Amino acid sequence: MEREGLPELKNAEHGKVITRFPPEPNGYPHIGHAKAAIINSEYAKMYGGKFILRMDDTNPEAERMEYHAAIKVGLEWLGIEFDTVKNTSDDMELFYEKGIELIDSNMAYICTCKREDISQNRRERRACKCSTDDIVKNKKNWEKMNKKFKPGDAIVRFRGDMKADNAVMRDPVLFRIIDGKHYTLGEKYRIWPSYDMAVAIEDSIDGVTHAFRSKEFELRKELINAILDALNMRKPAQDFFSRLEFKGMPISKRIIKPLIEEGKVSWYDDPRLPTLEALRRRGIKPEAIKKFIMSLGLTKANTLAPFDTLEAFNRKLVDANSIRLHMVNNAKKITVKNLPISTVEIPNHPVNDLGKRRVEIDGDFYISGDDAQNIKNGMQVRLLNLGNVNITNDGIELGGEFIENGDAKDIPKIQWVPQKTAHKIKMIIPKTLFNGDEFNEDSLEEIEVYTEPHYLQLKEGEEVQFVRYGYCRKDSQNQAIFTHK
RNA sequence: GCUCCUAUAGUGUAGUCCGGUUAAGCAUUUUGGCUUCUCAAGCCAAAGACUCGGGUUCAAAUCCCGAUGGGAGCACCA
Repeated sequence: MEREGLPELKNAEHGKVITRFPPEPNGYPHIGHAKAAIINSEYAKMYGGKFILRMDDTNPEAERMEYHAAIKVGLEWLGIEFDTVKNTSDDMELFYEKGIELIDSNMAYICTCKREDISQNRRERRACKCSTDDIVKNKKNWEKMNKKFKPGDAIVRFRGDMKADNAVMRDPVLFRIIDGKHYTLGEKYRIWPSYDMAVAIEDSIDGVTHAFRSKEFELRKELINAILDALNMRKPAQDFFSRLEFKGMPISKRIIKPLIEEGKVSWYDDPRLPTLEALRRRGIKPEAIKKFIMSLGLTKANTLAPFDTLEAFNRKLVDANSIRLHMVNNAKKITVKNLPISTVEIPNHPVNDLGKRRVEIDGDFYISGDDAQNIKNGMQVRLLNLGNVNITNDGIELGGEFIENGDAKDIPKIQWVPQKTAHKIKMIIPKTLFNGDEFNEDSLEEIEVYTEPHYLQLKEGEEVQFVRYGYCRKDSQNQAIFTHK
C-alpha cells in the first residue's frame, strides 16, 4: 500500500480530530518548531479537523512579546493556518480552580522544602514531611503562596509516587511562585502552573484529541494522564516524534545567543542558522520545508537530518521560476574583436517563458577566473547566448575573435558580463556553523562578484540562478545569498 | 547510577503491530548516459542497507531473550 503523507491515526474519526501546536514564546522559531507545527497541522487537515495555536506562556521570566510576534510571523510564512489562537495564560483562573480541586481531594500538597532537598529526595525516592500535611494546612499554605511566601518558599506538588521508576512521577511540581512581569498579564498573577499542569488542563479543555510532541516529553505522558485522571477530565491521545536538527546547525538559544553577542553570527536571521527567518533569507521556500518534514515521517529514532535533502526539495520548487542571470566570480577581462552586434537578447529561462532581457555589448567582457584559467590560446569557446569566440591568450592578456554562426555543440560554454554595465555585488555563502563542537571560523564566505545590471531590476527576496554557479536569493541591490547549487 | 525511547544503504526514511506475496520500496547523495547554447532542471541507468549474538518457526528486518551503539528524563524550563 502506497501511503500519502503521515501514517493513519488510531481512534481518529473524520471531522473530529483536534490537534494543537503549543510553542513557548521564549525564542525565535526554528526548524524544530516547524516540524511540530506541520505534523500537527497536517493531521488536522488529513481528518478535516481543527488546529489550535496555543502560546504556552506560563513562565513570565522567559517569555517576551518579541518572541511571540516572531513565532506568529514564522508560522504565517510557513503558510500554516489555525482555527483557534489562544494563550495558555488565558486560563489562569481555571488552573487555580483545578489546583484547589486537587488540594481538596488530597491529590496535591504544598511543599515548603528547600530546592536541593526536594531534588535529593526525588533521587532517593523518599517523601518529605510536607507530603503528610493535612488538607486544612495545605489550603492555608495555598493562600500564603499568593502573598506571604516568596518565590522558592513553597510549591504545589502532585501526589504521584515517590517510589516510581519514572522520575517524572515522583511528586512533580504543579504550581510555583514567580514574581516576574508577564509579557501580557503583567503582575496580575504570581502563582504559575507548571508545564505539566498547564498542558494537561489545556489539551483537555481545548478538546485536543491527538497531541504530538517531540520525544523529550515522552516521560511526561504518564504524568499528564495521572493529573487528568485525578481531575476526572478527558485525556487526549499522546504521541511523540524525534527532534529535528541539522548537522552543525545549533537550535538552542543557549548556543546561538553567545554567538550573536560575540559577533560571530549577525542575528537570528543569519543564513547559517536553522531559524525560520534564516532559512527564509537563505532562499529556502516554505513548501520545501513542508515537503522535507513530511518526508521525515513520524519516527522516534534520532534524526540528524541532511541539509542536502532540504536543498533538493527546494531546488525543484525554485527551478521553474528562477531567472537565469550571468554572474562572474574572480573576474578576468577579455576583449572580443569583430562583434557584429551591439546588443543581444537573452531569454530569462531555458524552457519556461519568463521573458527576455536586452544586454548591451561592446566587446569588453568579464569572465570567471576559473574559466579564464582553462581556456588556452587557439581554443574556441562559446560565450553563452552570444556566440563562439576564438581565443587568443598570450599569457598576459585574454582576447578573442568573434565567429559568426558558430556551432555551440561540444565546445566549452562560459558565462560573461559586459564590463561597462557590470554590477558588483557581495555574494554570501553560508557553510556549516559547527564542525562537531568546534565553531567553524570559515562558516561564512563572502566574495565580490559581477553580475548583469538586470539584477537591479529583480525584487528583493527573489530567487535567481546564476548560470553555471547555483541558485541565490537576492538579499539587496548589492548582496545575494547563495542558496544551493 | 536509575528509568524510558531508539537501531534498515553515505544520508533520511517505508516495511516491523497482524512472520512468508519484497533476497527489502522511496527520496537524497555519488557515478554513467540521453536531452540541453548552464556544471540547473527533465528523462534513463548503476552503485549501496535489515547493529551483533542466541532462541522460536517449515519460514524472521518482522516474534522472544541478551549484548552493544545512539538519544532523552531524573528543573520551582517548556
